[in-house]
Amino acid sequence: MLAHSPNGLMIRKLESIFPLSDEERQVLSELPIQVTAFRPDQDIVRVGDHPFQCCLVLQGFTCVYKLTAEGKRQIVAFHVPGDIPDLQSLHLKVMDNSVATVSPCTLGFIPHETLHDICNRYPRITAAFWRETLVDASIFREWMTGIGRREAYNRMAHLLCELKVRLEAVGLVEDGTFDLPITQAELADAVGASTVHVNRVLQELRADGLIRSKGTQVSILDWAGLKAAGDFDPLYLHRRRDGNA
Amino acid sequence: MLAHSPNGLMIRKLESIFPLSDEERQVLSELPIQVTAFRPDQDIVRVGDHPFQCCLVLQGFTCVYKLTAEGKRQIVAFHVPGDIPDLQSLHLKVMDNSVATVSPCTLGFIPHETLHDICNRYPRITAAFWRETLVDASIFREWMTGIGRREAYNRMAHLLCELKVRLEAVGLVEDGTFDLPITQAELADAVGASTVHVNRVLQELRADGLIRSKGTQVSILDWAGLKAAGDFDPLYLHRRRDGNA
DNA sequence: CGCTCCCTTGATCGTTCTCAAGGCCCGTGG
DNA sequence: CCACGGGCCTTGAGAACGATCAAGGGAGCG
Repeated sequence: MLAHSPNGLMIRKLESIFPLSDEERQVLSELPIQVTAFRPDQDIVRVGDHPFQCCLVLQGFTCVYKLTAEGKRQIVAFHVPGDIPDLQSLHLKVMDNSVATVSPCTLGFIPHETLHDICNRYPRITAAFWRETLVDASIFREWMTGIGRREAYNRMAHLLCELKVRLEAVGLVEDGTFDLPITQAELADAVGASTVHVNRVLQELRADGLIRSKGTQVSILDWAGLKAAGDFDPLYLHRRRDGNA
Repeated sequence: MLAHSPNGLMIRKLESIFPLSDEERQVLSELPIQVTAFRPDQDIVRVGDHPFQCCLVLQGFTCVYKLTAEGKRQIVAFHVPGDIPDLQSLHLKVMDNSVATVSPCTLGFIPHETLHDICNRYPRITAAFWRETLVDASIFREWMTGIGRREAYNRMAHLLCELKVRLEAVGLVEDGTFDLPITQAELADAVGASTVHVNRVLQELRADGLIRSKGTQVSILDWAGLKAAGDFDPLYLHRRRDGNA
């Protein structure tokens, strides 16, 4: 399996939540993917757009965000290599959110037509993509309960737990350490807090011995403690290895 | 079209977001649906369950909720007649949230097996159900940005706008008036606020001449004003009539 | 070497929570 | 018919989490 090719990455990610047959892997590995590099903070698609293709993250982090009338931003999701941030656009023709790069990114683009075609011929691939959008929705639910009912300290811990688990699925964590090229302002937009408060919360997490950070590298020092602080149960990520079918 | 039959209601709701052919309508109208009555505040499925069927709301309101370790509840969605609150369970075998009745309800149940069978034979019905789950996800995104970035007053206005539009799609609004059998405590769990604060916010909305309420009946007195207060743009509901494909 | 972006810190303000209690409506039972 | 009880709504007051405002410091880059 070409884990370093765009297709191999996508397959690896899909397989972390859905079992694929050899034939299905083969079909997916032959999908034409057009690769493009992006700088940080570039919009990929915007609210109101009618995309004709989906975007696969190959390197870097992207985010899905919405703006309020007052101009405040809420990041509703981060996406890491292997993810498809706008997979929904396959069936929702108008974007109700924007997608942007957070760090420098390499992105792959796949035309809707190609995806529709492959879905028509391989119902189980339809199911795999559908399932991927359902896991995204599950993450939305989890974030929402965090923002609505947990304090900022716990939300931040939760976010770090989630990113660690998701990055692990694509081999981007070593010894509890991973690269997190996300500014505190962006973390703030994600957890629904102010930049200042996020800064203080991160200091607390460090002071409590849960994490350490050096530049954009984050190390989890106390996984059990961080999970407890974040009230984190990976069930909602619906990974196959957690006993989810 | 039997708009009063369980199947007719489901079809009407689906058609508000997805165009169906005569044949597809026919197939859906023949789905066997087992109808059961529920009292208020009854769990229909719980976190950790492995459901073998999906639940269609026929009468009343249901909610999807999650609990934090501290026992706080976040309602992440309300569902009204025509909706399928646990459609996700078709592809996510373990429930990551619970579903409960809010008011007295009539619910219809459809085995997963039946749904999978129909999806295999009618790819466009697959697409319709997939799309329904995508619209649910879009609503999660919108709620999340509200909870994260809007104040309680605006969130409450937004929620009322959304319910009005969704109830309209199934013919449950007359002259801007609809039945809202949801307690203030439940509204609080949905907008991520305390019961006390929701009470005050509702008083403000009434004082501002935006709504009126009598018992469980809510009347929208100033639709434009309520939309403005809620920063409400129905785009995210992806109804066909809003120019969404 | 200076600019810009990001992180950090201090102080004040405010939305919202929590605690506590009183009132209303309505169904139940005597 | 009326007393009782239990939800649910309402109100008040104090506390807290977190926002906002303001400013300084560090690191990378041209």
